Amino acid sequence: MDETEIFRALADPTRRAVFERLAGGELNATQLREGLSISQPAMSQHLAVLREAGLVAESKAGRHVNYRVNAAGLTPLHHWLGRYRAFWPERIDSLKQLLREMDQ
Amino acid sequence: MDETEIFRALADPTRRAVFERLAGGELNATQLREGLSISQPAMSQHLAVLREAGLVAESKAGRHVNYRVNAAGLTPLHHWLGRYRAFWPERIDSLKQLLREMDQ
DNA sequence: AGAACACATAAGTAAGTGCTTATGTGTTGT
DNA sequence: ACAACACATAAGCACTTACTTATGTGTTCT
Repeated sequence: MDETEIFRALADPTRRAVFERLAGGELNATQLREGLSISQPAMSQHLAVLREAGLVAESKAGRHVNYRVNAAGLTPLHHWLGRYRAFWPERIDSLKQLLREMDQ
Repeated sequence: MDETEIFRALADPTRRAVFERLAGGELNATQLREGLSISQPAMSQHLAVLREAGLVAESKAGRHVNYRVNAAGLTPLHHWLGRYRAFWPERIDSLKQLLREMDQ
């Protein structure tokens, strides 16, 4: 929930990859391991870090645990970045460009 | 320059505080220490991490070294966050709200 | 009931982090 | 030239991180 926890959670490439996959839709821990060469406990531990940072949410379904992106989780990060809008690249800060991006 | 380096650099509260101060204007290493109870080598090391992550830039002025926010430094972070626009809070994703915020 | 499964947790370990003190390098002022 | 200054770098240390193997808890299937 706190900025440090969020930055720390996202500082790990594996955890960012997990987050990325979850952004595509809900998946359980076993499905999240597919492709990645990572042990089951390691994945469980990464998911715990993401969960404690408020970036993902879980829901138990039988013997599976489905994980999904917590929509509100990126808010503190977004807010932090917003404080430095003065340093955003022009290309992005431009309203026209923003509208163009939003249309895609 | 790379996402991992940037998240890692910002995962430290002291480094975020330093970045915050630099956002207010150029300062040298000694000025940056004022207020913070942190040793000179510690500050020097923090600045090295921020510099290597591309978040700050330096310019030598005699025996002083002035540090400033590198305007392009937050671009990768901004870009990363942009990939998850679907999970931005409504309040922020709303164009009207964005325009209102930009006017302030 | 018992085996296979999905996941979490515990404990141990190698590597990384952030600090410290000590020292080095270049600059300024007298 | 010499002392004081501003900063970087080196080396050592406590703590944390990310992994491993081993084990525990609850669920499903036959």
